[in-house]
Amino acid sequence: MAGGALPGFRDFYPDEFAHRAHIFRAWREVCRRFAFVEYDGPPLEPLDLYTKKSGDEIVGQLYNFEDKGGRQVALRPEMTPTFARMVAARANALRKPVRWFSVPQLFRYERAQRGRLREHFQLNADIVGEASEVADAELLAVAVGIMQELGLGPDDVRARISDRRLLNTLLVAIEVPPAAVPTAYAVLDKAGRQPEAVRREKLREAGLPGAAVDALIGLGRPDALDLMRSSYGSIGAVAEAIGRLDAYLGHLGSLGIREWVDVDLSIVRGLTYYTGIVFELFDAKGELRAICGGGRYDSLLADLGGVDLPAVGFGMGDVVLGELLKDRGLMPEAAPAPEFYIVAGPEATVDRVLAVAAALRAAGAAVEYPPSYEKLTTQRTNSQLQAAVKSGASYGVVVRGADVADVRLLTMDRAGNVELDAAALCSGDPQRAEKALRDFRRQADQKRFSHPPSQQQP
RNA sequence: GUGACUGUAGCUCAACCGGUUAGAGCACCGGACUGUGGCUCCGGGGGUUGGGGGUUCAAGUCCCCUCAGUCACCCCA
Repeated sequence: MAGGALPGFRDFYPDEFAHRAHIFRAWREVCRRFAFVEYDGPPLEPLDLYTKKSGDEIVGQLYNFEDKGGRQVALRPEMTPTFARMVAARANALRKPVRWFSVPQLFRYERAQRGRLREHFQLNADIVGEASEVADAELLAVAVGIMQELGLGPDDVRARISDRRLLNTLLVAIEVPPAAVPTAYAVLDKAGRQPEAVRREKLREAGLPGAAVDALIGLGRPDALDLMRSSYGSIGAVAEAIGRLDAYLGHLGSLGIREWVDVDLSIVRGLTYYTGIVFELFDAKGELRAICGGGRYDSLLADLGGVDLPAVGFGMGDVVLGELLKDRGLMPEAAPAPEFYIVAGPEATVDRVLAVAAALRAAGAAVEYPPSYEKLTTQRTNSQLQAAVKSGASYGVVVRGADVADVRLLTMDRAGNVELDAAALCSGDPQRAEKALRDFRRQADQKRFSHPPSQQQP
């Protein structure tokens, strides 16, 4: 359609913004619980921040241009380089380990598909300065905690984990020729998505001996860890790596999330960058792209920012997560509605309606009324109440005659009427007014609990 | 970047073999129901049929191009 947002970009209408806010709230809430603190950086960065490490070929996937000062710049496609720069600049002064998170909007110039747009929001959470696998476990607990916070369980989402160091030692043990290692990883990454025969053929082409091909195919199987334990567990380096993975799994158990986790040695997560335990979160049905991916990158800060600190981190985008929540009916159905909708009764004046709104708002309530002189003075109470219903408000307030405090409360879900001390609310005394509102809400909650509404709210 | 499929109102969909002024439901706005409720009834705004070109007496319908979307590949920080 012409005139809409650019391809791969989104307009957030209020209902959709509510979805986004729902996800952001869960991200921030869980990060707070894990004592991560929020940071941010510029959405626009020098182009070479991204080309320096990855080379010029990634420019094709960047939103980049020359600014009016002749600088080559790019919209940030990822947060890690910015994060690395910020940590490096104050590395000596920061209390370690650093536990930071951010919710940047990221951009990539690529063809859009389901779950993959040109713009998205991505939670980035990182721990810097701690090499222990306890930190790896802590980080995965954040990602899983977010799933729980959003109402998802281990039947909805699976965490798959692997370890780059274990894989490296296994490839040596399997006797994969060094030149064929990239191919081996690429094939491993495709386990489950590509027929076994095709994968075998690719490995043979790369020059792997028959036994190595068999062993590598075995790595993609669900019970690969036990398989490798019995085949290569006697080799020192392998034993050490498996021991580390076992310790990690133990920590995950202590953190209460072991049931979410499957060991899956086919998780590769790119060919460079990661140096230790890696993980991905997927929907259990396998219908969507990865929800989240991360792992240990102990040498990246040295390469990028010049400080030698171990680090673990993950990224979790809002797009795939949002798809999953919608599929499971776990998204809020609509934008937030007001708590009160004020209606003018027959004898009410516009002044009184406004005064009641002001009093309720001063006490902290969200209040709507038709801001129309015409409607407040001539439209029937009946029609105004229809509008109140459509607003989604919890309560209708009918302002009546003589006194500003002469109001009648209506529960829009018909759970039963609740009295509001309107005199106190309109007394002008903030403490009395807030107490009146608190008492009202408490009564309303009780009423709703003991008399469930007969009909659902719209 | 490559390939396949799909584009009609905000949404879900109609419209015979190419044939009058492209319709309906939902949603939205207004009104009636003689001033306290989601019902019902009446009315209204909304479309260059994604865009452009072609064939034809006549195109939403057939052909070409283009744009957009969906899916797969590639890639995945």
